[in-house]
Amino acid sequence: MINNKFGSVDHFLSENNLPFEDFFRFGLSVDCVIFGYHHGTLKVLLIQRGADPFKYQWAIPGDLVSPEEDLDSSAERILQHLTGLKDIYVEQFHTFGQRDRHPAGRVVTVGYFALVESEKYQPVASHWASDIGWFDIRNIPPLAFDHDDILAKGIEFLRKKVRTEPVVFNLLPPKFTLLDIQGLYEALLLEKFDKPNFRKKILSTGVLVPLDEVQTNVAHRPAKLFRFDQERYDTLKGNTINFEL
Amino acid sequence: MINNKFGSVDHFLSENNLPFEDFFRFGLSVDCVIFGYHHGTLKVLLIQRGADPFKYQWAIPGDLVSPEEDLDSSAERILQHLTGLKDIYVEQFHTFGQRDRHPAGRVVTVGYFALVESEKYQPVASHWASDIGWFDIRNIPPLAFDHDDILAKGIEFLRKKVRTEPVVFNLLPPKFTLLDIQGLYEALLLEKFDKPNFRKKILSTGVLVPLDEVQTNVAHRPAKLFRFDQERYDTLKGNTINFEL
DNA sequence: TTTCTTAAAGTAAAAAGTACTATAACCAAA
DNA sequence: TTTGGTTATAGTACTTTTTACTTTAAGAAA
Repeated sequence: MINNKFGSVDHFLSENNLPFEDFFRFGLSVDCVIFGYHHGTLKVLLIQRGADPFKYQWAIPGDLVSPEEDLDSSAERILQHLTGLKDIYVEQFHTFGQRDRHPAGRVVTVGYFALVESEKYQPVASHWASDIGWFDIRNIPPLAFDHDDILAKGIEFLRKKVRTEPVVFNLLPPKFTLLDIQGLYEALLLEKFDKPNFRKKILSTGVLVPLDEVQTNVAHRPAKLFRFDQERYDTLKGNTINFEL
Repeated sequence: MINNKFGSVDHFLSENNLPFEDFFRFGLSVDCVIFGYHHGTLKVLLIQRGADPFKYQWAIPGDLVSPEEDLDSSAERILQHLTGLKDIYVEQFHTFGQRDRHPAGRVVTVGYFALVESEKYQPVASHWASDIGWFDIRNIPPLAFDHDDILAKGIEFLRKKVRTEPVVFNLLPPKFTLLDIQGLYEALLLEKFDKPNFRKKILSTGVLVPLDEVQTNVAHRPAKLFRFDQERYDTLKGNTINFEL
């Protein structure tokens, strides 16, 4: 136990001879793995770095956390700044703190993932990134820093998440067909499903409501449109719905 | 983009007028939610603080991360120091970064959880904590800082984890009965299971091997002992075993 | 030997999952 | 207007899994 200008903080590191101030020299950043779904492929939003280190290399968008902001607020700020969208689905998934992960010093980064309805948003390069774009998750270029690890963990996390919670609907427009959902599941889990059985399963969860609308401008029988019923899900939550396929 | 003694780091906070150094004044800590299973109840290891703030209040054991160590190493160090045990099951689950969570300044904490075979270990109070002990998860005292949140999230995480991965065996001795596992599941998930069906389900996962041994010193027919087969699990991993009950 | 507790196997009905087939709706080109 | 191609959607037969029980028997202790 040490008492000084930082107040008193437990730690049993007092044994080693680092000055106490050195324990308060961490940099903290937030990186956001942003997912979007486009015509049957699941994509991630990446930026191309405009300066060293890793100049011109692709990276997961992120920023330093300000000493004055909460961690979650920081993630929201980055997303807002990057996409201009509000009320995006965001969730923290893992923190990366390898000693040597950042050449500029000791920077620990907290990984968040976000799900955006990509129709709503076309990315534009801005002053802090030379380029920006969507990449198919099956074809990602080498990334800066330890961002390969971060991305891999983010995808892994989403794949697990999808089994127990209805998060996929955040990637779709408010009205969608059953085949849209199936395509999204197939793009994410990289496997094919039987159509009749898929629709039975997904309808049996009871959280989809059919609308009195069908597709338009299609060269075949138009599919019925559905929407996700959040309230229905909240009431059913107790009896663990299984979204596993 | 800013270049200075910290090297160059992306950030679009340059708009506000905080000196850049202020972005490198975070403290980082690790808190470990340590689970143990004792005679039908699931317990958590807590320490009683020996000094202000929150003097004499119970808390989740943790420590500041040294500038020279990796995040994961820090968690291992704390566990080693606290329990004297090596090769404990440890995993990161969430990072807590509310601006005002620590009165001593801006300290962000990374939550880890650990599973220990509690037979092996009886806690002893040491110089840095006035007391230490196991608490039933159904009866936890008010905790220091935001540790109530951390504990709640840790328990939640374990409950989810248990559905898809065979982590419970880390809480049991190497040889155990089927009823031991059932008791553990019941203590964790707070529900009762039908015995014959439970054993069918747990055996159907194929990762338990029966031993040629039975219980001793029991006042009834002794149960057969089993062990968890890690290798078998690794080979079956591909075909997602379901540990859901 | 009897009694008590618990392990462990069995069983029958219901539910869920799987792999299909069949039908009907719709568009577009002939 | 007809016809062919495509896709939504319903249905069906079969297998497997789950669920809620009952039964049997193995040990320990009185």
